[in-house]
Amino acid sequence: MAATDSEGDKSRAGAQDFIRMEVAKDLRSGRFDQVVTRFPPEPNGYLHLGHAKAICLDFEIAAEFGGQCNLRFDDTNPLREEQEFVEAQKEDIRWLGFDWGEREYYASDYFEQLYEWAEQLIRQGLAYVDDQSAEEIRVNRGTLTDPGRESPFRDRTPEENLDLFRRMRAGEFADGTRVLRARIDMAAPNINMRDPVLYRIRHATHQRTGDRWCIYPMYDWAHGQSDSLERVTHSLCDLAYEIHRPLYEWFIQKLSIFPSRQIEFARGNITYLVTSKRRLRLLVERGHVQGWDDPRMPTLCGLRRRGYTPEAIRRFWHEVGVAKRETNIDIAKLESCVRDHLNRTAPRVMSVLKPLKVVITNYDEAATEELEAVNNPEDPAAGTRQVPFSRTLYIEQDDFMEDPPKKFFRLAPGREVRLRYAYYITCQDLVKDDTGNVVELHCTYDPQTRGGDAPDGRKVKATLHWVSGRHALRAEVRLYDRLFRVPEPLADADEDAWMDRLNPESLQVLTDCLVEPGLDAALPGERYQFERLGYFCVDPESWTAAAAGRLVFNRTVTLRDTWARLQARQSS
RNA sequence: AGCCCGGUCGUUCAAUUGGCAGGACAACGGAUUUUGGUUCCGUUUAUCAAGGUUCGAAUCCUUGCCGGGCUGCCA
Repeated sequence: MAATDSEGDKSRAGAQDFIRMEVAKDLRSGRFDQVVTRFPPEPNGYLHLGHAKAICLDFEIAAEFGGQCNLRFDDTNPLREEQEFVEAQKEDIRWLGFDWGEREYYASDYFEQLYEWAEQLIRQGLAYVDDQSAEEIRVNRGTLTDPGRESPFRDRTPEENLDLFRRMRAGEFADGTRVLRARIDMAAPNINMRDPVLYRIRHATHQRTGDRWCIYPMYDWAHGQSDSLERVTHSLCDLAYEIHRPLYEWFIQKLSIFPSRQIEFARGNITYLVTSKRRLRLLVERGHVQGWDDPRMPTLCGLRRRGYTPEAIRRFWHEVGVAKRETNIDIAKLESCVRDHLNRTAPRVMSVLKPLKVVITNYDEAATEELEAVNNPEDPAAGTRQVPFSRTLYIEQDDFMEDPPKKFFRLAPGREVRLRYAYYITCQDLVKDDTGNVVELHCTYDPQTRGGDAPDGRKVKATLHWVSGRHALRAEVRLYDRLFRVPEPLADADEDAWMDRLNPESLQVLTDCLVEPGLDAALPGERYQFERLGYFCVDPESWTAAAAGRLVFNRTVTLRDTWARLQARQSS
């Protein structure tokens, strides 16, 4: 039912996180005889990497214990939620590799049952209608150090409460004039227990129940009871809800309903990223990114467009694990996971991002030949392909230096290198423009080295990727980098400072790239390794007018680059 | 301030629940390599502090220190 990535991951063999241990213990002790989990998104935004952690946990734990995971939309606030988000979220969860079967539920499906339970609480003297204003309720709730004050309406009789509550439902009262509150303890040190609000009046049309209701349940009242109704055994959630657990359990006890167990875990923050719906929305609204699916966004749709694979994301969270302490995971871990998966699966092609013209002076002007290239050295089954070679080629500008420093192994005047799958070439001459930039190289090739090996056994220190000028396809390549300049954009500053820490170079668009001709059939979403450069994914805008009819590639992640690291070390 | 939660290599998760502190990522060195990729080998680095219990403590107890969360009719 659900995808798992445990195979091949020997690192965590035998290791158990605290949640799995608790689940196993509950099964052993007989507290539960099966495992049911749920993923409960509110349909008011796009799912991101942080949600992916919860999704993986909920679905994988259920699968591991032979149970099931429900998808339940927490649609209790008609003012913020929209049906379009439901569809987007379902698509993202499916893409991640999980299947909830027929178990697609909505908190709004339980509104009637919730209402009946509320009446039950009222009859038990455990809930009351409060006529105080929102402001009065806030003031009377007390503070972190001072107990709250009881509402003057707290001791209404069950009969009076029932009457008022029914009239609330019937629409007799205006928004904000009354609420239903649980009657617990206004002096409780846990503020959540100071008579929490259960229902508020909202004359608003709900995306699923229409105008049937004008009172809507609050999170605490709807969520736990929905868990219970679905006989969810383990309700996994963010640490933020830890302080709500006493209330979660209070409802279960007072209502004598199925005792779901809430277990909290720490969210996983990732360096150079922000994952909060509110902040992501700001990035979109203020135009710092081009939309929710901008490849720089940590949303699942953004990552998908960037070229991340579901396997890599699942593997990432699996390797990171889960605990109760707040974490800040190095984004290098995420990048390592995509590289690992793409290394095994992505076909290799040659692409020149910043072309430098190379003329092979001793190669026949009219000739073209086909050379055999390996599609994926990690996967022999991927086979080979033919790549055209001719007198005029292009190589990467970065692969030539007129005056190379010590450890630079690539092409330079007088030096011989190999063109991948082709020939050894030697740089004989160079042409500069008026401003002194090298714009063209004149090289000779050694016909004996066809395919890339010299019969005399001589070695070269570098192998360069290249394309044939006559055959190559023009393409646009979008180079993405980290969205923020600093590892912790939210660290110790005022509330809005994070936006000043955006990386101005997180997107670099290259429109004069050249790719080998075999890519003329590439489809949006396909992922390739551009040899020696990185992993790239075909963007949906490919071939469209917006892209001048060209292919568009998004860079998912660079290859590990020890040369770049060397350079960085030397310059610092 | 009151309440709750948490502190293990640079990062993250472990340690058969009281028995040799280990893995992954990162970093560094080396080998292999027609990708300065991959792969392989190796190296460096950690139990917040002080007491206590114990033959033995990352684990249990006490105190302290540090970090995070909580005062929506949001979820």
